[in-house]
Amino acid sequence: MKPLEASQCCGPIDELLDADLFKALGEPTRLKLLSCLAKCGRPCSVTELAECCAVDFSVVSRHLNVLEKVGVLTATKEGRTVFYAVKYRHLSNAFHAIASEIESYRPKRRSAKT
Amino acid sequence: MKPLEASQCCGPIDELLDADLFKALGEPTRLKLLSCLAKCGRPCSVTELAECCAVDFSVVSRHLNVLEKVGVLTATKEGRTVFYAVKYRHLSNAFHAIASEIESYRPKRRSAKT
DNA sequence: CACATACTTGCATGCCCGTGCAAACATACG
DNA sequence: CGTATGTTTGCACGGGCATGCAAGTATGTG
Repeated sequence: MKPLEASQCCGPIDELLDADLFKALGEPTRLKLLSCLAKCGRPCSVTELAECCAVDFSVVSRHLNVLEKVGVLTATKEGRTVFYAVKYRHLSNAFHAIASEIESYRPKRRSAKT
Repeated sequence: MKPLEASQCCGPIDELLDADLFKALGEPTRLKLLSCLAKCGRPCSVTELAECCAVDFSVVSRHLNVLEKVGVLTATKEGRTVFYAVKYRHLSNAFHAIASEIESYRPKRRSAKT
């Protein structure tokens, strides 16, 4: 029996499922920061975003850096201020692609409800 | 200046961004298990899935349990064997919803490319 | 130059969690 | 029953990471 033989090799889904991205989003404080920034709809400074959550602003700075590293945010320095902004299109495209890819793997026939 | 006032309260995006889900997917071994199971296209046992990755099968058991807890997989016991299966629709719907929600927050005008 | 503002970085602490091994548990089979 | 198979659980270990504080860097202001 070789049930998983086809699963051993890589496929489109392996390219899309980025552990670092999920890990970055899997932290409540970071997720809150992303949520705040998304709802804000404009670039915000580290100090501004630090008001969103009850942690030291140095922690916020580190979190924002992590989110930027995984491609969720962009960082733009203006003078002594760093503005972070959500990469809306990149994010929505990524999640949409994941959704489509997963859907494509769903057995369409002779299968119990999944 | 009250730049984040509208961001302080909860919105649809806060309901969709589930830290536990992302945390569960943010672990390489778990992600691999999900990928294998998705590509397999049918329910698999713990022992089968343990062949996918180079960790002890007890670890696999725990990982699968985590993925089930967050609603990514279903567990069905048949005799002494437990079959795990991907909740395709639930997953694709979740990611699609996240993508749409993020897209909805994207400023449509007078904004630099995001 | 002195000082304030905005942010980053070094360091120490504590906690969470992934891991492997062994034992326990559950179920099927003679 | 006793044994084999499939899975879960208890336990201990180790590494990674979120956190806060303090010091350092960068930039603007007077």
